[in-house]
Amino acid sequence: MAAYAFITMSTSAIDLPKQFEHGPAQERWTAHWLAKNYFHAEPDQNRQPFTIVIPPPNVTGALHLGHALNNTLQDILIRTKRMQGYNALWMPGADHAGIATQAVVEKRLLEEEKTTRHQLGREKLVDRIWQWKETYEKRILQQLQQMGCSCDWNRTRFTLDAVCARAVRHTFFRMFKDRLIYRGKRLVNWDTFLQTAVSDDEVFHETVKGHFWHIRYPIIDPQPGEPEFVSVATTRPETMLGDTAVAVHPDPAAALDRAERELQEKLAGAPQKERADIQKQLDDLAERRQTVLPQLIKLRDMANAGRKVMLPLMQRPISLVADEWAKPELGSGCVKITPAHDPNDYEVGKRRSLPMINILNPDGTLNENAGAYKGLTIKKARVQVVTDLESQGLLERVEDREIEIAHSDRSKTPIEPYLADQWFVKMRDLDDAETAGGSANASVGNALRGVPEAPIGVATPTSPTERHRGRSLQSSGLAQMAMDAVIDGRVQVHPPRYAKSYLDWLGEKRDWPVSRQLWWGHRIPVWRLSDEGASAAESITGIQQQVRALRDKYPEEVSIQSFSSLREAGPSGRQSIMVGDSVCLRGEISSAQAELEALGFVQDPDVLDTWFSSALWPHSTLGWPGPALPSDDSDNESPDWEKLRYFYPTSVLVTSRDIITLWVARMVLTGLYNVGDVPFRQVYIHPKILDAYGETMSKSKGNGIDPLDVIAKFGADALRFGLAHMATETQDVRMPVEFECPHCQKTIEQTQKNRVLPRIKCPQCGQDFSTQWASKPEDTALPRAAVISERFEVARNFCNKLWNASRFVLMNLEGYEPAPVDRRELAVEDRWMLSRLATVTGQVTESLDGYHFADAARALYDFAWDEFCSFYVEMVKTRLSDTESRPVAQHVLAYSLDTLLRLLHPIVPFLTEEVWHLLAEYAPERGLNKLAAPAESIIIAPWPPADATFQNAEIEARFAKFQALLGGLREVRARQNIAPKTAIHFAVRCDSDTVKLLQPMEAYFAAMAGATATAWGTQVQSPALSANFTAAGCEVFVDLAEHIDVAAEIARNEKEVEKLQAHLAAKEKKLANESFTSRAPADVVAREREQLQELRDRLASTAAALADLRKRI
RNA sequence: GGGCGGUUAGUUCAGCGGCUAGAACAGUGCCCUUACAAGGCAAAGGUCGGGGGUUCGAUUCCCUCACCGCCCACCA
Repeated sequence: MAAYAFITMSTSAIDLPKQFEHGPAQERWTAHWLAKNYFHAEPDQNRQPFTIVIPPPNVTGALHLGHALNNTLQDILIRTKRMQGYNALWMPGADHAGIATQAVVEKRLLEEEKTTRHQLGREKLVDRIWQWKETYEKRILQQLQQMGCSCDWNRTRFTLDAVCARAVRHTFFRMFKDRLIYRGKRLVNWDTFLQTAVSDDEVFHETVKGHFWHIRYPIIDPQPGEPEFVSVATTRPETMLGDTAVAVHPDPAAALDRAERELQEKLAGAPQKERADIQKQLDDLAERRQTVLPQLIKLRDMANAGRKVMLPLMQRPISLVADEWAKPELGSGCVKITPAHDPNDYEVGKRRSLPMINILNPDGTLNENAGAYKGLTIKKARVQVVTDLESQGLLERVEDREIEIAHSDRSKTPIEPYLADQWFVKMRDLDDAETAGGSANASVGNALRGVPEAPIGVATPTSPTERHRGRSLQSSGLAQMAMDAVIDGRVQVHPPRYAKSYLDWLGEKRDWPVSRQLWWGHRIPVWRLSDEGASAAESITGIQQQVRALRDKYPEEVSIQSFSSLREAGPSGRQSIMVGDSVCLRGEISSAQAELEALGFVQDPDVLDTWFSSALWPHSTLGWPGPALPSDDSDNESPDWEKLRYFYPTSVLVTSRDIITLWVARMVLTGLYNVGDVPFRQVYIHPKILDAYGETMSKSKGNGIDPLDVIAKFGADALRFGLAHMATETQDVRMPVEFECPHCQKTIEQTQKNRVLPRIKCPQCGQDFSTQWASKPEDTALPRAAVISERFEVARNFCNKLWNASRFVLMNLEGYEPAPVDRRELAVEDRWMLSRLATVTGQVTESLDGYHFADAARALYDFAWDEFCSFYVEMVKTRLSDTESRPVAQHVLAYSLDTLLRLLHPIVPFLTEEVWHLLAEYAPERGLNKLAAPAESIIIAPWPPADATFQNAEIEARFAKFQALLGGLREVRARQNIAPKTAIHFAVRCDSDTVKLLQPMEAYFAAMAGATATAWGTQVQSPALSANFTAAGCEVFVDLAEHIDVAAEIARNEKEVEKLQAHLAAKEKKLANESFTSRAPADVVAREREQLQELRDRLASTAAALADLRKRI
């Protein structure tokens, strides 16, 4: 294979570089893997599938470190399962990310070309966004590849591509037909500067000093004893122009009682410092009963009698209504109702059938509904309204108050709540009047709807429950259906605590607003009669008949909903009833569409919420809704159903917690609704990466890390290992961020101050470099600093350690002759290594199965570094230079490295693949009992089994003792400052069992600590001048006749005695405690006793040594 | 306002009822011991955020306070 002919048999392993060159390795193996098509998966009835769909990254920009974590973990799972023999499929793709992407492109447009989308027009803007998408999608896919992600690239999807579009249209159509989609009003965050709606998360709040205005509305024709005014309060007086009612509570006395009860309860459980405050509120409440309540009761009666008040300035009579929204315990107890500009008021308006008057133009000026104030901006209108009210004596008082004002993150201008028509997906039960006549026999929730029978051997998703599910949707709605899947365990969440946020959120069963006032996205497939169409028509009913005829002609393609109950208000404030048919079309190319448009219907200009298409991702990417309709496409041999049936439900979803509600819940919901089964069996929520200050990383803060910078400096393997190493079960992980000076490569800690600067002077070399903020030519001309984190250094060093250990093995495989190994030939360190290898294999396998990535990474790190490198490789060195014992050493060494590489491969793919191929050249056949040629790539090498027959507790115990003694000897050497080359001699006083265990290891003491044993056993005496220590039940005397620093030994022994005494005292106290000895478990007490004895022995021997040393001074 | 997490060595994290609370990095001392100085060996560094409780025993479980963070809701 030419791809790895970079080293030939004639080249010696000694020529391999001393440091792992990650760059070339990454390039080489990425190309190789792609050429070999290892990542491609096709349905295969003989193998179990393991499927992951990628959380599609937004095409708004390049991937950041959070994505790197997310995708690394997915790749670790996929690679592990692939090695374990599963037919592993990882579906890649990207998300169009509606608002976010349109916003970036629009911003660019404005900055670079001073053009707005209105000037450009819909089609051209969408073209521009597609161009952007092409660039960034490509970049994202490259980034994933550079990280080593083993996605099935042939199946790459984009949420706006034709496959996904069909799934969206089919879903929307079904929901529309099932009356799960309806049209309603909703307040949107209107950015008057950009003239667009922005999402909630693009809104930031700023606390500013504002006012609370109390305004009087005159009562019309007040009767004797009735109040002349009703007083209301607002922070936004100009909205009064759109008021259509004033509300008072329908039972103010009861409401006050309830408020009082609540306060009493709160008082009972409140901490001392809050009590005074609550008591004050209670006092206020009592006073209110005297002063406000009688008024409110009167007003309530007036409201019930249909009395009205006069809206000042507009001179418009508006209703006095009784509604629970008005809280008698607050303000005057009455509240103005502006249904078109406040969400709560909108609800009241709906309940009380109030007119809704929109007083705003899209540009934020007042429209004709504002009468004399038309044309003014909100700001000016506010001033004018207040002035006018004051001059009419209707301004009761003005309070200062801090108010929070919503601002658009994009234009930094204040947001206006703006009432707009929106489409919603219904989350609650379907049993209400609106849907009763809908599609009673809609086949909602059938398992794999319309999918042909599955071939034998493939599990049909959940047939026993399908009828039940059909009913459960009918009776309890989409949200409940998705909740049930988690409650009954069809979907399992790891860590389990996150199931709570999922259930809490769905439990609210809020309807899902799915329309967005944007141009980038799936256009809503609904057509309505245009104004032109309506005025050109001879009669509306005539058109309605024609539309119904169209539906009868294409019953599968056309669905109609009538909204005769929709009320909209004209400029006068009078209600008018508008009859509007909304027609939903299923197919993207349909003759029904042409016929409908000929009738004067136009498509809804809005697009669907991004999450609508993301919600379908697991099944849409796997081919749902199946082969295209014959009329659409001639390709009836499409294997789509097979794919869906085989790979769906997917195995696990790996994502971060902030989209559990927005995305995870909705995928479950649509999966159940469309396919009849959950989209994934497991959900793994990984931690979020924060910077050193505990803040979320983001480009807008300047603390974001580009994985490519990390890859360039440390390598993809180090990136991956570092990320896996920190994927613990905690909610967040912190990562200090640094600039790397492009001149001197020194790192500069990133602070909240310097991270926003366009240029920084390197404190090391004094030269300037630029950052992501550079925009001026003099800044951009400077070299840019990479933004990285030192936390990847550990991982990079680990990779290098692995590389060098591999080099060592390769260098010592000269003359390797494949042969099976007789267990009797194994040296003690071989048996130890094989035992440890089996144990670690079990640990790593188990950790990965339970999504404990950090545990797996740590186990491998410790094992590879401390046991394989520091002990096994060191110990095997002697045998390698001995012709007789060399072959077995080589066999076990090759076998061990082989196993270690496989265990590491999912986390560290490039390095392991590189070594795998090198190893294949030196040891083309390996194994202990049975020899076999290694797999042609480690990607498809079988996952190692945890072979319990190699596990050997006796050997592991022997090693523990050996390591303890070795450590003690090294410590003496360090303390006494004895040069490594100078040999030392030691004697060990211990029992005969220990002698048997340790005496055979004499050669290793010599090799690894330059220490020669002179005597073993119970009778061993201390040499005249010695350093001593106790370890593993042995007393060790190091003969220091030639070179002793007596003072150092005395100091050390004194300290040791002190420590032992303190420890001993604590232990004695514990054992003297009768309740401990009688109540604690017997084994715990026994262990304590043993330890006590051991401590006494150690103290005795240390004290003796100390006394001995003192005599020498 | 509701919910969920966190607070352990200078830093980043493990440990989650009982061995003298561990690791890595940084800092310290010694060593270029031919796989690796991105290395080796070793020492030092911690009243486990504060206070209460449960228990023979608490870093670990419960309550509470403080601080930090995240999510959701609301703010006439």
